[in-house]
Amino acid sequence: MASPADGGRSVRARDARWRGALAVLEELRRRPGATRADVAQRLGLTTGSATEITARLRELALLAETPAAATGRGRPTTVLHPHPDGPLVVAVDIRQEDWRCAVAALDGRPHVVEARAHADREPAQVIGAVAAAVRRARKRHGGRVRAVSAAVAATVRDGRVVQSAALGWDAVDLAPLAPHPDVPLLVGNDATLAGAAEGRYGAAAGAGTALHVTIEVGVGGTLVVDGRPVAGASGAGGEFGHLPLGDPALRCPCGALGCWDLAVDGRAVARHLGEPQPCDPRSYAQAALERAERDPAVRSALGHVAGAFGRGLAGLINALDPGVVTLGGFAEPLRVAAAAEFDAALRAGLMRFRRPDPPPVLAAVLGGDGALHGAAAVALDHVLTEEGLGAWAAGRP
Amino acid sequence: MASPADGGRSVRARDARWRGALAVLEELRRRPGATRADVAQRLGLTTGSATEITARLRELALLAETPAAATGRGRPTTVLHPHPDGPLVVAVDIRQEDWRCAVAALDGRPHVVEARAHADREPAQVIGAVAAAVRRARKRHGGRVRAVSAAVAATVRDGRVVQSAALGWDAVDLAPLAPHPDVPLLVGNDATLAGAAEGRYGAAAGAGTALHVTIEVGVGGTLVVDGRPVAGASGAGGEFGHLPLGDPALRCPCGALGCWDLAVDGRAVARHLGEPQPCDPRSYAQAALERAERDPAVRSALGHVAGAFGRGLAGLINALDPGVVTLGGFAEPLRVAAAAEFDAALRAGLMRFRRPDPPPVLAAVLGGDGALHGAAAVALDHVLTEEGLGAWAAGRP
DNA sequence: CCTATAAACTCGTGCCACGAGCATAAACAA
DNA sequence: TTGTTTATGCTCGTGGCACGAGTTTATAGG
Repeated sequence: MASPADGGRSVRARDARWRGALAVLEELRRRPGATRADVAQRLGLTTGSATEITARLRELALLAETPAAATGRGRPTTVLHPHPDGPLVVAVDIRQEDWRCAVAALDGRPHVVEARAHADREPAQVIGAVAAAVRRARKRHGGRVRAVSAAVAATVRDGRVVQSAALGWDAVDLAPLAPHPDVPLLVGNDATLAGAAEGRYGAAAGAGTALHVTIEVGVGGTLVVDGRPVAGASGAGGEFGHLPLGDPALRCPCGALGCWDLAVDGRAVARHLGEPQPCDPRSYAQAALERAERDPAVRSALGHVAGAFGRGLAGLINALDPGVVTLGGFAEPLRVAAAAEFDAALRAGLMRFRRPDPPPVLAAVLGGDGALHGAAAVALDHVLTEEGLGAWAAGRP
Repeated sequence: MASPADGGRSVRARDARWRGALAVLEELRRRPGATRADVAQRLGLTTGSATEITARLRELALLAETPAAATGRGRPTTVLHPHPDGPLVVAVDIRQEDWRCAVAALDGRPHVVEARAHADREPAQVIGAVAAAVRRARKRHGGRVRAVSAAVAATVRDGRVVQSAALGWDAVDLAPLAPHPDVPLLVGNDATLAGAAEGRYGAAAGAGTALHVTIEVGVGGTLVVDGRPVAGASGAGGEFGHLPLGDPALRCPCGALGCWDLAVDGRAVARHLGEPQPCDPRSYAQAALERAERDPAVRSALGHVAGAFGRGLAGLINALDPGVVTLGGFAEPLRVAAAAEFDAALRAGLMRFRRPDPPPVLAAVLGGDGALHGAAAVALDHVLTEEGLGAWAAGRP
């Protein structure tokens, strides 16, 4: 039966304990630099409750307050900050060319502490270097590090890399990134996490349902619902590039036929130009943008590719019904470079009823930092729960 | 500022009030017929809390208890039921041939109270007949009816039908279905709601992320995350049939080119057989299943169609990463009738790393009742919130 | 009939947020 | 300067909710 004294405390029992506190901390993430009065108003807290909650959070080293610049009459309020001794998360981003390691406090803004180009792209090498950086971060901050979150330019499943065209990896276990068995490790695809960041802080901030699509080597992205990426059962969601929207005769390195991937990145541009397949589709695509300014053949190839991208994107809009679409990586310059072809294909691919007011298609604004922001956000989602805060409080004197 | 006395009570303030109660009512939905002791154990409530919560819920006519069959020694417990005077939701399902109107209590199981074939498929006619049935249900139950939820065989957006191949409708406003301005009306696509029901009560019950795909006239379905359909910004999500996975030369009635819809339903079978496009693809497809037993040409056509379906489904699995896939409508008999072609195409379309353990593809188990169950579930999601229960409690003496 | 057992009931406690009143710190006006 | 206005923080009594320990109740088995 429900034995309340059996050590395992009731789940519901502790709920109330963190309700107000969590709401305040969420607000701190949403609007860093907000004042106490502001937060209280937004959450509908009385000044009494605000006093009590902030006092409790200060006591637990979760929150600090500094005098706010006076805005007018009345007693000056304070600005809420993450506590200087409060919990942290480590976010790392492993990209094609380099890796970065950042630390974020409860406001969720990652601060890069180390960044290095890959000396060698061997998995063991890279993982070893990043793991060392994570360990250094943890050494510096000790028990303040509550989670490690990794964004990887790879298809990720249940915390492992299963393949990566960008890095040339096959199956790679990322578990060594965890600096300690007690520190949870979260792993996600970089495009998925960048989408999460766009949906939370970036161009799609505030949208209930946003779709992020990016082209690097192939297509990635994610649907973001209420700030959380829809990552699927094993975390491998968002692999839109492996919908068979491309030429059914082409085999993708993933093993399937006709993947959209092959129709929209640098490989597609090369194919249209009759050039050999580039070993680095990203820089090839980048170069094609410049060549197009002088070479009409390249311009035409980009037009074809933009059309294939617009057509597929329209299908995704039909299927997923986002309120906003954000484009990252090569996707944004591509649609600018071949705007006519992209727009025509997008419009033609939309179901008729959507055409009068299609979702806005915006450029992602976080650029290369998106994945890092997303990784930090996902890690904080993990920390800012009843269990997470309970563990933090329990570990303090 | 946050004025606590301005009538509008703080949002957070009321939170605690319903926490335990909501947990119990959710459990009632999840496991109707569970005993009080069972529920308390599962939620980690002490017997004292259980006593208090059930008493409060009984007081509010939300819950009734009846003696449970004794299972062994000890004081007998009670079975929890929806209260006989408790809140209700009305769920309606408007299908191609007929409509049904059902009433569901807090356990979420709809009981059909009226069902009728369409006398005439004119929108005004159909909506009028269904609205009258809803009004009758509300007349019978008065203020107990807290929400009306409609499943429609149509593309739905922001509570309106925007098009329906099955019903032959264009834009149709469903607002007349609401029996009273105070009773909220929720509208959803039938395939989306059937998917929600499969994810909650059916073949995918318990799966965190499930994908439901159904073929009727075209392809519909939804991704279900934690029992809730991912319906998009305007509720029009799940239109997987309008991904351009089909023949790019074919124009879909939706206005786009190459829709998957045209490659997998009865229209595709007819095209492969060189027969004229059927006016009712559903019954045509049904008939084709029978013809295939004798006619190898039909069998071959079904094989082609099953291949197109398997290929597209593999793409959806790649993109959305469901833990389980459920098939409804024509999809399940199709994959049985052409299992070899379907399996081969599905397997070939999956990314290589998924092939060792692909998500199970199961037959939907709720059949024709799925949409009704889903509609009831969505309506209850609306009622079983702090606001919903608060409004119920406020409306009682 | 007595005992064991499981579950419901009772009641004192603690926690959290509310809400009203008081205190405080600035800006402004005389 | 000095009082007034205004916005805010602080104090403290109150109420709701769940906990937890102890008590009661209803059944099965000996």
